[in-house]
Amino acid sequence: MPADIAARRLLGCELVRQLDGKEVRVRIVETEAYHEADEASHTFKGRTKRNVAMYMDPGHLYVYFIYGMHYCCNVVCGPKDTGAAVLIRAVEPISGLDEIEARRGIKGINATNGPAKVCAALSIDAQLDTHDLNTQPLRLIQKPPILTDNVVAAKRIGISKAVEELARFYIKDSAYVSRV
DNA sequence: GACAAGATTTGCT
DNA sequence: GCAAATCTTGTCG
Repeated sequence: MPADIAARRLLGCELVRQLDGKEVRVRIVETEAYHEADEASHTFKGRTKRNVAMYMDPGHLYVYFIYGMHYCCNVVCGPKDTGAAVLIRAVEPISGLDEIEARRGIKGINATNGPAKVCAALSIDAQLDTHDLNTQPLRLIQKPPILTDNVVAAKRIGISKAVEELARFYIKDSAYVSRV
C-alpha cells in the first residue's frame, strides 16, 4: 500500500500497549507518510543499518532516536523492501490515561500531541524497533477508514526537505493534532 | 577516526 | 519567538 494511502487508513486505528500488566489504549489522530522517493525520508538514500525496519513487512514498527533526547515511531506500510512507513504524529488517549499522565508528568492534550510525546507516553524506545505490531506488548488494531470529509491533508512540518509535500494527515476537529 | 545534521520538545527572553 | 539539550547514524578524510 502506498504510504499516503496507508497514512489516511491509520487515522482512527488504535494502538494497545501493555505496561506493567496494565493496558493503555490510544487512537491515532495524526500521521505523516514517508517513502523511498521522498527526499526527507530516512530511506531516500537506500537501506542502511538504521532503517532496516522500514524495509520489513507491513505491520512492523520503526523507531528512531532523534536530537539526542527523543524517539519517534513509524508503522511500516510496505510492501516489503520498498522502505515506506507512516510516522505517528499524535494520538488521543482512550483508556489508561492515568498511566500516560503519570509517565509524561503532564495532563491534557499536551501529553500526546507530538511524535516524540507519543513515544514517551507509550514507553516506546529503541527496544521496540522492528517490533511486530500483531504481537505483545504493542499491537495495532485496524479500524474502518475515516470518512474522507473528516480527514485533512496538510503540508509537513519539522523537516527541511520536501516541506511542500501534502503528506501529513489528521482527523478534522481533533483537539490532539500537533499543529494546524 | 572525526564531524555535522537531524521526521522535536521545552523553557526562557 | 528563539535557542538549548544531547547522541546516533551517515559521510568524509
